[in-house]
This record gives sequence, C-alpha cells and structure tokens, in this order.
Amino acid sequence: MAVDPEHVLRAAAALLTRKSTATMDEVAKAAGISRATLHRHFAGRDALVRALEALGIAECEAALDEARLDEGPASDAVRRLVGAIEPAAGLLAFLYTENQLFEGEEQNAGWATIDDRISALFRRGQLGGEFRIDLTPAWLTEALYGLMASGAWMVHSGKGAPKDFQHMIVELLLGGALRREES
Amino acid sequence: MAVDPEHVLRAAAALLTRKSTATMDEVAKAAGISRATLHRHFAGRDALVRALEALGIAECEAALDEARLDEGPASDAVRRLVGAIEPAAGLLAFLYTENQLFEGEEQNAGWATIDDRISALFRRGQLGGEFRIDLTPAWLTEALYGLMASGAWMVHSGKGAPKDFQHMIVELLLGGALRREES
DNA sequence: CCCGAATGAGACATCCATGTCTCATATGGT
DNA sequence: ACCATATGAGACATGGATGTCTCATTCGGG
Repeated sequence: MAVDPEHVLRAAAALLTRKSTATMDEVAKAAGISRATLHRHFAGRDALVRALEALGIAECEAALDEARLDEGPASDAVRRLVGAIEPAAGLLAFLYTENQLFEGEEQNAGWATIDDRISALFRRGQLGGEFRIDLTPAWLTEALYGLMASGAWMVHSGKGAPKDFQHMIVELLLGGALRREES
Repeated sequence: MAVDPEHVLRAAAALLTRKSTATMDEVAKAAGISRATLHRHFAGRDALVRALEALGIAECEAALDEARLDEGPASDAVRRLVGAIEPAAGLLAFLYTENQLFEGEEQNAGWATIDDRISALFRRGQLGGEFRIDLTPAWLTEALYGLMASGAWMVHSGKGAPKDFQHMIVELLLGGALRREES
C-alpha cells in the first residue's frame, strides 16, 4: 500500500509537462492515487512543484556528471550533455516556464550551480579555441535551455522524432544554420 | 473619455510579459482603467488573451513584411527579421508559453501562416545553398522561436542588454557556437 | 449649456481549486 | 489472526479570481 513518492513525481512530471495547469485532482488521478494521499505526501501544489524542481535539478546534475564535461573536446561534451539530458527535457521545459512564476521569490540555488557548470563548459571551449568568443557563456547556456525547450515541444507536439532530439539541438547550437566550408 | 483598446492591449502585454499570472484587476490598473471598463472592452480573461494573440500575430506579420524575406541573401533576411521582431519579443514569449494552455482547442490559424512564411525563408536559404540541409525548416523555425524566448528572457532578467538581442540570436542561429575557419 | 454615453467605484453572487477533516477500508507486518 | 498504519472517498470550509450589476460622476459633442 505504500505509495512511492518517486513514482508520484514521475507521473506528475509527465502530466504537467503536457498540461501545466493540471489540477491537484488530475495529478492524483494521473499518479493513480487519491487527492488526499497526494496531499499527505506533498503539502500543496507549491510543495509539489518544489519537489519537481528538486527532481529536475537532480536529473540535471546526474546528466552533467554522466556527460563528463571536463573530458575531451568541449563540443563532444556538449553532445554528450544534450544526449544525457534528453529524458529530462520535458520536465525541464515545464520548470523553465514555471520558474518564471517564482521570479522575485528566492530561487532554488541548484539552478545557479547548474548554470555555472554549463557556462564553465562553454568557457572551456572558448579558451581552447573551439568556440567563438563573441557569444558569452551565459548566453550560450540560456540558448541551450531555449533550444531544449523547443526540441521538447517539437517532440511533444509530434512535429519531430525523439531520435532527432540530440542531433537537432547540438547541430544547431554548435554549427548553426549556415553551410560550412568543407573542412 | 473614450478608452483606446490598443493602449489597453499594450499595457496588458507589457504586464503579462513580466507576470504571466497577473489578475484582471492588475491588468486594469496597469492600463489605468477600472476593472469594469476592462471587462466592457474584453469580455473575460480569455477574450483578452485572444486579443493579445491577435496583436502578437499582427506584429509578427508586420515584422515579416518589414523584413522583406524574399529579398537578398536568406541570412540577411533572417537578420532583418530578428531585428524587426525584437520589439514584440516579450509579447511573443508570453504567447509562446500561454499557447500551450490552448492545446487541444482550435489554434489561431495565424500562427500557421507565420510558421509557413518563416519556414519558406529557411527553405529558400537551403535551396540557394546558403543553409545546411540536414536541419529541417520546421526545426529552424521552432528554434528561432525558442531563441527569441531565451533572448527576451535574458533581457528581461537583466542578464543581457537589449542592444545585443539581435546579434545574440542571429549569430547563434546562423553561425553556431563553433569557431569558423577564416573565410 | 445640456444631454447622452462612457467610465469608475464598489457591491454581489458564483465558480473553481485548494486545503482540511472524518471515517470506512485495505494492506502488511508481527 | 490481529493490530497499526496507510489509503480512498467524500464532505466541508476557505480564498481568490471572475463575471455581473447598479449608481454616481465625468466627459464630450451638439
């Protein structure tokens, strides 16, 4: 009978990714539990979103670890990062829009850490001569978020295949839309 | 005494861009009118958002016209487009997230027209040999939206300057993060 | 100057999500 | 088998936003 909070969070994430205004009642149904039980585990919608935020941060950190950002060419690290983060892209896209509601209030410090790690990767690429230096690491990081949200949205709306997620994002982020001279 | 609906829409757009959950009361205050009057002009929050959607579409169309997408190199057209659309980026970013609430219901057909015009631009660039062909026009279009949302977010949060908006987006979208060999 | 129309202020009812509570039931360990 | 505990179902109160209404006031044109 014990409810698995992890499973509840996954179900909530899956639902809220699709319908960000879903009711606590809908979330409970999606998780296969009653609203009362949902409330026993997460005291209110706010707590639920915070828990989802913590989950998203944890998955991000895990993806960052898995991608081994310090190893090899920075562009390869970016490739690994996008690939590793893909399963969490939907959740992150939800949090990305939801976080803007929290503006003004205290932000979860976890995001700053993640921002820093990703920014450091781009900076490493710049220092190593791989990446151009006229685009700031902060912008490249923000752009990566935006492209992941767009990619998640495309997959979710059926306009793109999940298998193309990594390729679409990485190729555009690193290479851009212009044809390159043969190297 | 006559209220200018256009001015009300502008104020609503400016407010909702910053706080997407603003109340009808807050919108009315922001527009300098009473809630009753706001209600007389826009029958409910839904109607207001629809009107904002129409405004956003109109501004997009205007930017598309102003950018003369058919003239000259496609990359220059993209540059002009981003520059022309910058003033509306905040509103578009709001609608971009708000539209997901309407999923399932009928979408405003105006977006499809805009998608088509932008996609056509990217396709033209591909056929002309300017743009790489392994990224679909649909994805490039979606990516442009995502980057504009990220750019608007960066400017809004103070992490980036408005004057860099066009440069950041265009350079990343067209050129990517990798250093190019000297051409 | 006067009258009609639009506005502002506020009261009022309503709806919806939320949060809390109770009680019966089911589960799982001892 | 028994008991403690967690769950499900639903009632209930609450708060916030919305939509509607009235009435006094103000503005602007004739």
